[in-house]
Amino acid sequence: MNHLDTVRVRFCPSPTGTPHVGLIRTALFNWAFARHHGGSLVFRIEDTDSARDSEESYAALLDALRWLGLTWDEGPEVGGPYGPYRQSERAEIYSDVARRLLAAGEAYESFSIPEEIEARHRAAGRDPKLGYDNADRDTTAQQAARWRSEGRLPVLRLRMPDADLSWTDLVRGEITFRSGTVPDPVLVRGNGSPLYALTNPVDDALMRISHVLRGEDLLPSTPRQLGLYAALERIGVATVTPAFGHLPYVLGEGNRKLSKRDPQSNLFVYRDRGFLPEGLLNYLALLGWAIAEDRDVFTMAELVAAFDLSRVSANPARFDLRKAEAINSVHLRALLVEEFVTRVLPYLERAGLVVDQARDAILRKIAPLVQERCVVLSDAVGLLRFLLIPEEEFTRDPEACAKALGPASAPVLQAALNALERAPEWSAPAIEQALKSALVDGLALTPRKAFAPVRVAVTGHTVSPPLYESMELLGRDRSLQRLQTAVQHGRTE
RNA sequence: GUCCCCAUCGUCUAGCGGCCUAGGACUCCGCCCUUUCAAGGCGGCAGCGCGGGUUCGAAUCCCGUUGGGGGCACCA
Repeated sequence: MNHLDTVRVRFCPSPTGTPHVGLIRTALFNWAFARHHGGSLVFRIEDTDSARDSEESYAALLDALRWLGLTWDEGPEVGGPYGPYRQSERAEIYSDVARRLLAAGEAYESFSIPEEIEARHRAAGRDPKLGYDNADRDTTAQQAARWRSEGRLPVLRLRMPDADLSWTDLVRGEITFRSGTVPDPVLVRGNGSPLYALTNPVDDALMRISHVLRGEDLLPSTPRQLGLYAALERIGVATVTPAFGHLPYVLGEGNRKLSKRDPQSNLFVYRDRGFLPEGLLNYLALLGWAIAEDRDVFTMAELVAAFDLSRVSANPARFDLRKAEAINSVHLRALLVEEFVTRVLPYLERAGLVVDQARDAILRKIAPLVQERCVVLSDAVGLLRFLLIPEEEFTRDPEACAKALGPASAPVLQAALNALERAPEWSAPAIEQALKSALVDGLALTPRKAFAPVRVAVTGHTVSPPLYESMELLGRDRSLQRLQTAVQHGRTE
């Protein structure tokens, strides 16, 4: 597919803020592409902007990939032959390349300040927002010396070729930027620190990256990188130019690009709610890719086996929480019950529900019934609280009480109580038998009317796992006691 | 303003010239099942932006247009 038949891709975020879903989608596609082709995924940290970068963000990035199971072959914590993998530790490399670019005439020192550039555009009757005008390409040594003596520090700019810049984008096909529409970019700041325009392509070249798969937002920076690659090849830093593929945007509500500001974009809110890594990743894979005409639920192994750039769409995709939840719930229900319990435990603990040995046994019995009612793992908390909470902490949802425990409920609950007290044994079938004959037959109530007060009395909610099983596991004493207090509740309404 | 990208149901998409009176999924709405809620089953609403070409034939190719998005930093 490419002149480089060893696939080497990279994921190279800058550690600013919290990882967001668009970023993760990019990581996922790179990962899937690497795994599909038996290639390598390089994880590189682009921390050249000390004003915005932070160690917390760096840690969050690793945390995110680890949680999701997106493994990397080279990068932080695992090392590799082309390290270091944090740009903040590669300063000498960049300054060396910059020096060689300057010496070879591929780059030049530029003394213009933004106000001067703008003034020149105005004077010439051009749009002042046009960007740099390449005016310093021919600065003489004498002029430069004069600027320096005035204390001006030059930036280093790449001398862009005076030609159209084209490439065959892996997801969009032929793309061309007309000659003269891309100004000479700044490679190194006046203070000597390198910029993304330099570090990103230099590292891709040095790390032998074969395919650059990144967000569409970086598409406009491709022509200048092509220009830089050509220069790097001429001075012997790069041997080949990688293939580029620009992945569609992930949009939020409305038509806006999902930004880090948007709470919906924060990856960790999905983890906190109890999205499964494979569920979220499955959904994210659907943002710009399709596995087949009539299928949208799949495992990571199936994703890897099927992943193909030719099926990546160029359309921007909107993040749809409902669909993400739907996909996740399918994965959740597909879990082995033991696996479900293992994964749900941390969420119960975080909610303050203590799962001791006795409760663990109860949890395992009710788990299948809870599992099929969960969209995300944290849903289990609300479904299980009535069962796992110490009796003295049991409370009922006021809304549920208002709905089902009014004065009319007292006789129903009393009848249920009487029947259950006489039940021959405490099992789901026996409870069902007792309640049905007492309420449905005895009081001539519809099941709907009959069981609503009992459910709220026992579970505290109008929604719960199936009633008979819930009561069986709650136990005879606690069930009867709750019915008792509910009768009183009804009488005092 | 300028450069570049994008364009199929509300949303994500399938479609790469005839298999399309456009398929799937989510959402929504019915019905069935049912002790609640889910799950499951069945059914329904809903789409090729517009105009020109090319072709025997266009959602598919070309041009234009309109609309949307992004870049135009000594951020990444």
